[in-house]
Amino acid sequence: MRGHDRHAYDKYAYEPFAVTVDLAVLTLRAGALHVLLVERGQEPYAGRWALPGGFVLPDESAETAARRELAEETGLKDVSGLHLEQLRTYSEPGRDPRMRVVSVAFAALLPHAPEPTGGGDALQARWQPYEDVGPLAFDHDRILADAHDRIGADLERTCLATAFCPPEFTLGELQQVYETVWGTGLDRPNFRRKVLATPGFVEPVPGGARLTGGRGKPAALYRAGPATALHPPLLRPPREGRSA
Amino acid sequence: MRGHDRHAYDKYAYEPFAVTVDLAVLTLRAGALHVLLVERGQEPYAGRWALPGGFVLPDESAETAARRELAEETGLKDVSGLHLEQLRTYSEPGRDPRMRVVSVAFAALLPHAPEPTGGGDALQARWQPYEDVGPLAFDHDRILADAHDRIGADLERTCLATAFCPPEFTLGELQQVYETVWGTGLDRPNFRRKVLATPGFVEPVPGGARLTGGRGKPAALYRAGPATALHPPLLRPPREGRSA
DNA sequence: GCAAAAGTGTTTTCATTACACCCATGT
DNA sequence: ACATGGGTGTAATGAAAACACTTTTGC
Repeated sequence: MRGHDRHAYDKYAYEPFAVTVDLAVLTLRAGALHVLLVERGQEPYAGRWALPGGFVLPDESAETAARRELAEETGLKDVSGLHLEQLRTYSEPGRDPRMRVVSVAFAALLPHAPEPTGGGDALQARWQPYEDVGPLAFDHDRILADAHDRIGADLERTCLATAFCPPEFTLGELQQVYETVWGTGLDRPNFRRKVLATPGFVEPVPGGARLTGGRGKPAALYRAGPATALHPPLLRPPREGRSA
Repeated sequence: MRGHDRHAYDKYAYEPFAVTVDLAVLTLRAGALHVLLVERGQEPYAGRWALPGGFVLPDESAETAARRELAEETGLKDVSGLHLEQLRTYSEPGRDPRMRVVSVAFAALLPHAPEPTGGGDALQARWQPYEDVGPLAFDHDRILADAHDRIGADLERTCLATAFCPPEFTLGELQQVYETVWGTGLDRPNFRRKVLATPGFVEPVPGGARLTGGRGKPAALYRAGPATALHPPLLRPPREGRSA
């Protein structure tokens, strides 16, 4: 067998690889970032919480498998419009103690958070505040951290933030997305100007105005616009100490 | 079999997946971006050019496999310091007409370009100017385009550019990296200031000065500094037409 | 001297910041 | 009335762009 050429390979010569997807499903609930977790029912890591995921079937791409799993775990009917982003692939030998598993990780962003169906094969499923996520099964802590990093970076230069919002939203809600994911406060007037100055980021809903939960002036409603990238980027305030 | 839980899975129940790595190996030669390609010797796509790559062995991570393949294809002795970046994973059924292949793609950046060894199993291997790359085998055109996009974006906010440079380099050489990958011209004075203003991006080599090829004033030499990220980013000039 | 490439300085332009302030609603 | 959140205005700061200019080398 020659290592380079895939067509000299005997596909049954080696122990097969299993290919799975793992999902970091993120949403905002009550102003805090939450993650969808499932409780494992079997060894290894029985009783531990883990990211939802499952096997890629023989006729599926990883993206298709991820979307299928997402629908199964959340119970959402239409999962086709949701933002799904491939993060990276985790392939260390020994990730799973019983066989060779290569996992393609995805991040999914949900606007509102339906309670997970819970049914299916996991013991239970639930939303957990990102801050409270304890040690997860396998290397899922790392996957989750990578997902958080990636989403935070994406907010700076893409229109991704609207994926956390319902179809119509206020600028205050959009700002909360940024503040929650980044863990920083932003100046409202400046945020507003920046967003409105980016063509195609949001577009106003003509008649719309929504009460923001009782108190305060009703806010104007916006929809996600056609743009996907932010130029120039919306940089998060430096935490102190520049570069690396 | 339940789709969710990987431990209910019979690893021999399905046709196995093969896991490979594909490498987009990029370098600068004579001021132009070049890609390492190999010519395929077997069907499918016999005689077509393709990205180098190969199977992930049972005890390897994808990263390890990529580094091994890189060493084999380039003939470099020490490949441990080179920048290798995981791009994404390509998993569409039908990528490879004969079996199910999931491929983890990497981009590799080389400072100088040794002629590829050519030996091994491919018919031949060579550096090809990025602009002249014709239709490649499999979905490698797309992988290569994704690699180029990613590297271009990385230059904006990481210190990656030094990975294209030898251990000691001039600011003119560093600027050429940006100009070549982005395909734009940059203002030298401004580029210089920006780089020097970013702490840890480059550090001067005390005694060094190199002739830039005969003509012109000898340039000061720099080394890559400890920083990995650029804050604030070094944005490429907008091509005309913003956002979208 | 001239071309070529490195390096310095300066002005203008633009984006971002940091505020102060007004508006509309519920209690 | 006043607390609460939405929305507007504006002056000050800082970074980036544009461009003129000096320096040092090979020919």
